[in-house]
Amino acid sequence: MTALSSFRPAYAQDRIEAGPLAVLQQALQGVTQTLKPDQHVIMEASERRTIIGVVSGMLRSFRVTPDGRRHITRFVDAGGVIGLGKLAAFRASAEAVTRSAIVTFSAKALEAAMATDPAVREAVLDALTKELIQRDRIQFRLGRLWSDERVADFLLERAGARGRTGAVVALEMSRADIADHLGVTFETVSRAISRFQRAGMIAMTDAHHFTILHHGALTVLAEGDGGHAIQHAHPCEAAS
Amino acid sequence: MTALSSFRPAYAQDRIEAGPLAVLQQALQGVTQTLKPDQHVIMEASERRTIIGVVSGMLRSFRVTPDGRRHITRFVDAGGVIGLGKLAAFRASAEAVTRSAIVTFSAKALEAAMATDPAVREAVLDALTKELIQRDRIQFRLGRLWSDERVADFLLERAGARGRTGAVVALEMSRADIADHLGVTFETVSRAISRFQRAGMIAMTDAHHFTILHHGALTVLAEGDGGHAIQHAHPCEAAS
DNA sequence: CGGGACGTTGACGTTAATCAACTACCGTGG
DNA sequence: CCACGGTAGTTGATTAACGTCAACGTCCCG
Repeated sequence: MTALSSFRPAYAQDRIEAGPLAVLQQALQGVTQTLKPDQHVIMEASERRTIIGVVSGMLRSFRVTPDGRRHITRFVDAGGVIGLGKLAAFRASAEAVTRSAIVTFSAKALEAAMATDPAVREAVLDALTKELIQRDRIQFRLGRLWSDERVADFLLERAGARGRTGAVVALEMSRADIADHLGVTFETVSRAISRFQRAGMIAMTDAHHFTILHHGALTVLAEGDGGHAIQHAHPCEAAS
Repeated sequence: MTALSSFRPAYAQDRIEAGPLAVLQQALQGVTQTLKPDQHVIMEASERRTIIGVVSGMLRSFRVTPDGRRHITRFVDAGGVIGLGKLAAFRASAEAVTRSAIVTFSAKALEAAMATDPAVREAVLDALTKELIQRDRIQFRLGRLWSDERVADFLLERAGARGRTGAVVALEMSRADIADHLGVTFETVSRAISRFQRAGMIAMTDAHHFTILHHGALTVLAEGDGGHAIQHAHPCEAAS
C-alpha cells in the first residue's frame, strides 16, 4: 500500500499530508476505515492492540462516571493520534463526532518500528508533545477559568490561526459535547455564546459556524484577566 | 560522576533508585542542587535548556493568570521529571514545596543520548506516559467532579498504594496549594477534609498527615457515584 | 407534514466563592 | 521562657455563579 501511494488519485482522502501521522502512515501498514457520526471505536479499559490515527473528520475521547456524567477528554482532529505511549489498555472510550476516516496500526508493529526507525521515534515524540501541550491548556482552563472564559478559550482553540483572519470556523460538535469537554452544562455554553454575540465578540452564521470579530477581547477573557465580566467590544479595537 | 557512584555512601541522597529518572542519572551528566521551600526553579515561557529531575522532596508546577489566579498543574514527587518532550520553552513555572534535591540535565545532551541509547528512549517514553496518565486523572476530576469528590480523589492519589493499608500519608503542601491544584478555594478544601473526618472516612493526625479509614467510601465518592452526598461510613465495610 | 433532536432562554435552587471572625501553630526576639 | 506577630487552618454568614427544571423555537429527516 505504501508503495502504491503515488498512484492514488488526489481525491482519495485516506492519507494525511504532513505531521506525525503522515510519518506513521509512511512507515507502517495501516488499515483505513470510515466511521459514521457517533460510531464507537474504542472502549475504555480495553486492551490496546492498535494505535488509531484520524485521517479526516473528528473523534471524541471520553470517560463516564458511574452515575452518568461524561467528560470529553479531547476532540481529536484529522492528523491526531490516539493510543500512543506505553499503555496496556486504553484510558478512555472514543466515538466519531462527524463522519470520519481513521487508520489503525498494530501497537506491536509501531513498537518494532520505533526501535529501528528514527523518523518514527521523532513522530511519536512529536505527537506526545503536542498532546501534552493541548492537555496543559485544557487542564488550565478547567482548573482556573470561569464558564465564560472556558467557552472563549475553547472557541479560540478551535479557531486556531484562522481566529485572527475573520474566517468562518466550524464547530462540528454539539453544545452538549462542548459542555462535557469544558465541565459545564450545555445551557451554560449556549448562554456564553449568546453573550459573546451580544457583546460583538463573535458572529454565528448558524449554530455550528462562527467568526471571531474581536480577537483581542476574546483573548483577554480566555487568558483570565479582570473580574470575568464581558465588556461590549469597541469596534476600532477589532482584530488586535 | 557516574563512574564514581559506587563509592558514594548510602546516605548521600542525590540518586533515585529506580524508574525513568534513575536511567537518566545513569546515562547523563547531571548537576544536583538543593532547594529551600518556595524556592523558584523554572520561569514560565523561559527557554528550555535543561531537564529537571526531582531526587527528593517535591516541586509544584504552576501558571498564573494576568489577574492573579494560580493553577498548579501538578505536584512533582521524587522520581518525577520536568521538561520532557520537544519543547522550545517551559510551559509553567516551578517552585519547591518542601526542601528538595533536584538534578538538571542539559536538554541537548538528553537529545543526543536518546539518539544513541535505547534505554534512555525507553525512560523518556515511560516518563511521558506516566505524566499523561496523571494528567488524564487530573483533567477528569477538574472536568466532571464536584468539590468534595475532587478532594477525595486527590487524597487517594496522594495515598497511592498506602491508601488501603491504613498507613499515615503526608500532605506536604498547604491547603492553598491543594486548592489551586483542584480548582477550588482553600476554604472549600478545608471544609471537605473536615466533612470526611466527621463521616469517619479519614483521620487527620495533624493538618498535614492523614490515614484513610474507609477506602471504599472515599473511592466511590472520588469516582463520581450517586448524588455526591457524603454518607457516614459503616465501620464493618472499612478497607473494602 | 409531523416528530424528535438540538438549541435558546427564563425562573429557580444548589454549590461553592467571598467575606469575615476566630483559633492554632511556629519561629523570633525580648 | 514567655510574649508577640505572622502565617495557616477552621468555621460561619452571605452572595454570586452555575446547575437544574421547564418552556419554547428551530431545524432536519423521515
